[in-house]
Amino acid sequence: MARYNAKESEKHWQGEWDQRALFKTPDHGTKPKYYVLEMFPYPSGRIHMGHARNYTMGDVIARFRRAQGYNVLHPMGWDAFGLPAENAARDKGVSPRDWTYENIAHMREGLKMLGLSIDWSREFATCDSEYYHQQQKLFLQFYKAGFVYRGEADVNWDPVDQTVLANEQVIDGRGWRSGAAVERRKLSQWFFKITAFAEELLNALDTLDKWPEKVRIMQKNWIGRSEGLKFQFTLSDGEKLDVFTTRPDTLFGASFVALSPDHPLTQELAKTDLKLQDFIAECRKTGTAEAEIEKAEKLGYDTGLTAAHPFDPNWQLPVMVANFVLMGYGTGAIFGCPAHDQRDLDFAYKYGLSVVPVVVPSDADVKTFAVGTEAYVGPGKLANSKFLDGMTVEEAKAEVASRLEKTGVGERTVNYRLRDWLVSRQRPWGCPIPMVHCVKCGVVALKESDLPVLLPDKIDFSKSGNPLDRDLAWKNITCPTCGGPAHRDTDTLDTFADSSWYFARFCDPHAQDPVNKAAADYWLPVDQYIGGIEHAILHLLYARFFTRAMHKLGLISISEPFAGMFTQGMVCHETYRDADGWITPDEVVKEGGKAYRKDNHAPVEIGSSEKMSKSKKNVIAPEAIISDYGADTIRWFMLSDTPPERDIEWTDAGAEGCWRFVQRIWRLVSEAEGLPAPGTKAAPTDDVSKALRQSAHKAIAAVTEDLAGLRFNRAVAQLYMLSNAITDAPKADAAVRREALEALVLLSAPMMPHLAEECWRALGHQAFVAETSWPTHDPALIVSDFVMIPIQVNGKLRASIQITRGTPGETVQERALALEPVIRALNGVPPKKIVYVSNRILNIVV
RNA sequence: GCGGGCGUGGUGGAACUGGUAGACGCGCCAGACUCAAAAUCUGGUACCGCAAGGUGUGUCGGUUCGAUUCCGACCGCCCGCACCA
Repeated sequence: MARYNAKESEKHWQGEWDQRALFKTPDHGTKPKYYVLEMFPYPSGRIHMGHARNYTMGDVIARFRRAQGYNVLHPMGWDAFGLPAENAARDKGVSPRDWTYENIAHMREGLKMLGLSIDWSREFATCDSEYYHQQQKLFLQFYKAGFVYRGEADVNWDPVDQTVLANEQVIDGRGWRSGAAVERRKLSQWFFKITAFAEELLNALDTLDKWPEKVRIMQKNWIGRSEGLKFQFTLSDGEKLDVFTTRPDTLFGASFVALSPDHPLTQELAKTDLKLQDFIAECRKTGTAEAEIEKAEKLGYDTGLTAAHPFDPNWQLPVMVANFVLMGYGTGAIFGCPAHDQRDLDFAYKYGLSVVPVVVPSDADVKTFAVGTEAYVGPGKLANSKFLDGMTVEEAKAEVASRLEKTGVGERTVNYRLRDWLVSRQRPWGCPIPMVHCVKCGVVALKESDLPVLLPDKIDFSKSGNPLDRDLAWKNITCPTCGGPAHRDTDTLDTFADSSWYFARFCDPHAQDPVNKAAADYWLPVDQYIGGIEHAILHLLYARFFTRAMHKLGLISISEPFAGMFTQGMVCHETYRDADGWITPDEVVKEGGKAYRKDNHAPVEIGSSEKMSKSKKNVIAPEAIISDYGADTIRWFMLSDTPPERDIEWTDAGAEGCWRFVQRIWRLVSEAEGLPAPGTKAAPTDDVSKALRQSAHKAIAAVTEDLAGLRFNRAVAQLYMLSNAITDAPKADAAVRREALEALVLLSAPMMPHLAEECWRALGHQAFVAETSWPTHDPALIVSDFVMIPIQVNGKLRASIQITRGTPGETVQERALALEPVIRALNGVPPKKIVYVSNRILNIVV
């Protein structure tokens, strides 16, 4: 029989599926719905192994659920706005639009080669004017609902490129492209009010029981809720100063008040204080890199002001400016309690401030307890604190809070680490913000009927700065309110906005409104979402926020977009280098565990396995593997061995092994002789047949369970076992062999769909596997009549015996005690105790 | 520093709610087929030992008839956050 020709076969079946539109999904029906979605790709140009892994996993789930009788939505689109297109446009003189759509065409072809069961009729790109038109509508609705506001923001400003830089684009304080020293500027920008949803975004995490615990914890930390007290100090100049604390209990241990260098009061004082100006400049020198912050010395500046202690007007605390107080958290001002906060302690020692312990551990003596170089942050009893003395930390917190609340000086508050989402980007390749700035009326929203605000056909990258800002024909318009001169907002939305609602758009990608509610109500939430862990915080949090905002606007009925979430690991490969630097895998030959250059056989150093990346040159193109071995091989590799959440290492040997298995299944099916017609059922006539049938049904049960639990590597192992069982039983009844082979084909179909179709046809079926139901197992068949019982003496394995299931313990015990190795191990000592776990194990204790 | 995760053969990894550790794959070894090679098939493969047997899931201890699994301490690696008051 001829070898399986993957290339021909895959092309053939992809054509057949396409022609019959097998994966086109109706928006209704009697079947239960299942929405499986992989994070849509950025159209960088080519698909890479990470895509292959991600989309293979999603496709397995889609095909599996479809076979199980679900109406499956499995769409694909393109996260198509973003910086790489601008860079390509600038460097190669092409239009970002053309560049992007060409890349999409390439990548679509690449994805189709993988044989994904996608409903391509729903495809869209976020740079389609149809999509960003709807996004602009959403923006206006958010604006009207108060979810969008304009505020001042500190930004990284590149004075040469005349643009705002993301934090990642600032390298050693300089712009990544221009190399110019980046300035901090205050700009008026658009914000999404995500903090208004902080509480519900946090609380709802507990309901996401099909999300990885890790992702939920990361989001929880990111939102960063802390309960505390906000209260006022009265300063020596009569002004009031708000501070936030989570430790009001330590108020009697206060020895100073500290302001952030960015605090308005600091700024105010600096106007007349040159030294303070110098100090602020000094603070700003400290970089934002982790290592620097770690090492940064605590710096302080005494403003000369003092603050009255809230419980004792005569007790004046010095007001300092301190470099470790952040403007972005709380109120940007704190009271310092050195004994119970490490930062405050370091600061106090440096500036000679008092250190008074006010919380004493219960096993320490109140009179002698002192704080050394480490602040005491544990539990204990209050001391040196007048009316708080003797209370626990919790009691004291409550007491201070209620006293300050009573006098109107303070209030219990909840603080979040989460900041509002700044969405303005000074970039031309994004969704234009549909707002207008009028000389007379100020900021004005466009009317919905004025939409879409289309990007100009030609974007001029020849000069620095934002091209939209220079395109006067585009920029200048009349005010929608007064008809006077006005100009468009020349900023575009952060591309994270584009990916925050695309899953809802797939439900009806050409709806006249952002979301077709009926379709969305049918399909949402996404039942299984799959993507990289790198999106654990931002993308998932933004999408959750959008969903809640859309829900509040009545656009959709759900408030959480993704019922199930799965984060897959990266694809890695060995790295190679010689004296000249990194070398690509196809320039290398490996012999006996060592690597050499192909061209001159010079030795090459084999480095660690790293995530495939252009910089390390350890990239293998999926297309190359598909053309050598076929899509089913690469798919099988992606699912084998390594659990899906972990990083997988691509190896040539592994790929060859997968390819051999493809051939092996084909051989098993195509060389099977004397099989009865499809549909023939017959009871097994001998033990070999019975055992094979049992193997098949065990595999059905196990693979079904493993796929449902996304344990692809275990499902793969089950299929190897089933194929081994078939190989080992060539003499089994023909009807049983057919049953086992059919199980093998159907169970492997989600993972190797082309091969499965070819085998299914070879087994005499006319229907497509893609429209054939998932097999079910007979529970009675997977229970064996016999079990092996390990016999232990003192917990050590000495023998094992086969028993009939359900044999009484006494019988098992009797037989065990008669065994030669058991007698030897007991050495004549009578057993003290015998533990028998029915049908499981027997342990004899001496 | 805080939060989370993980340590199992040469290797990727299995082991359900504590019950024969190493399933399955890769690699390797031997054999068959072949003039030869590839492909394929058969057998073997944790470690020590000829064997009987002993040892073994990062280290040390605990609970248990029995621990990769539960508890405590430590060591190592990885990820996230980070002067968050």
